[in-house]
Amino acid sequence: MNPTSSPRASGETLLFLTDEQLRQGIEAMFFAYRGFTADPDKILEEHGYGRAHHRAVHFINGAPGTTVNNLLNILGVTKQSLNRVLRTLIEDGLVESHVGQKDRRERHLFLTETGKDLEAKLTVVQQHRMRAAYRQAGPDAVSGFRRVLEAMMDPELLQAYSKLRQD
Amino acid sequence: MNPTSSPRASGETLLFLTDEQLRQGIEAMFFAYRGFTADPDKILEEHGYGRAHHRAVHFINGAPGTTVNNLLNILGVTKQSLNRVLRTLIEDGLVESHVGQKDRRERHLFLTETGKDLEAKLTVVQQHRMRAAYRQAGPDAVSGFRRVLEAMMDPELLQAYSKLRQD
DNA sequence: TTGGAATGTCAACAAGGCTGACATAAAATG
DNA sequence: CATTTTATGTCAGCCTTGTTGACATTCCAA
Repeated sequence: MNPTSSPRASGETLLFLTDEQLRQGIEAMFFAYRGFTADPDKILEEHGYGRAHHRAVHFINGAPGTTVNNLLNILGVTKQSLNRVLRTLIEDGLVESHVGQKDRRERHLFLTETGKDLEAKLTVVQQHRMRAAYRQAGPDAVSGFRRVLEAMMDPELLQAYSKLRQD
Repeated sequence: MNPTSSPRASGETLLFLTDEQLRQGIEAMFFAYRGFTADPDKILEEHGYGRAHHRAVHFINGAPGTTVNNLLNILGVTKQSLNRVLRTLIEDGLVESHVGQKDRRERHLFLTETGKDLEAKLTVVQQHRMRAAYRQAGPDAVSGFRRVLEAMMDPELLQAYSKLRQD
């Protein structure tokens, strides 16, 4: 049942994967993603926010001053959908929107101190779970995990992801 | 930047993971999950269905005759939410619901041939992407990927997942 | 300078979560 | 055996967050 316990041993170029093993991988992704979002969701609920707010706050934190257009490209939603979320975050004083100086059509987004506080709380619990998972899976598992995830991304998403990493 | 290029080499019991490395793992999960669902979503859209329909069809396929109650425990949604999805699938002739013979309160769920056809189409594209990702990441990566995912699940979800695997 | 493209906002709608109310059937209790 | 309690599933209505359409503002290029 181990994906590498195949006719060809680990380290070979070819993998022998049954449909059943792939099906298990699919279900593992589903269940793991649920666990991955469970802890932040609890905190968000206390504040009356949803996962959409988390995503916005997360990426604004990682790229302060980014524009609405940049953000919606990364998040993969429409600007109208993002706008509703941003409006509530701005009203609640977690995000500030500044008119661009070079191009006054653009709005540059920043987290306020309150916004940074929430972002930190959300990140802490998610990092905690990921650290625990890494520790439980062992050091050898971590790089494999990351390599598979990156290979599973759409090319344009991988590009966005890599860009975020190098900044 | 490699998560295992830490003061302690691979194979040790302790991991040295910076907050930044964990943050990258979080974003990798986000982008990878998007890629993971992208292909089925296209097919579903052609049929006027959403991800909720995919989940239902997937798990009914894996456990034919399962009850509504079983299904909503696995999916982690309310019965009311699941019911709406099931109703459309039944109306469209993809799922059949049979009153239980032992306990007539229960409804046992089965895929029709049409339902099996759609499930197969969805699974094929998702298996295709996962196979490609495994191949690209290499054989050593696969078991690590799976171990981290399983460690990231909530315990009760891990139990549900393991139960599905052994059946 | 003027027409088109880019950016962001407002309005209205759809999918899929949620709670509440309820019908039916089984089980427990008197 | 009758009646209350519990379990399962369905119907109705609400909220979040996705969608498209219409539009104001600003920039840029013809």
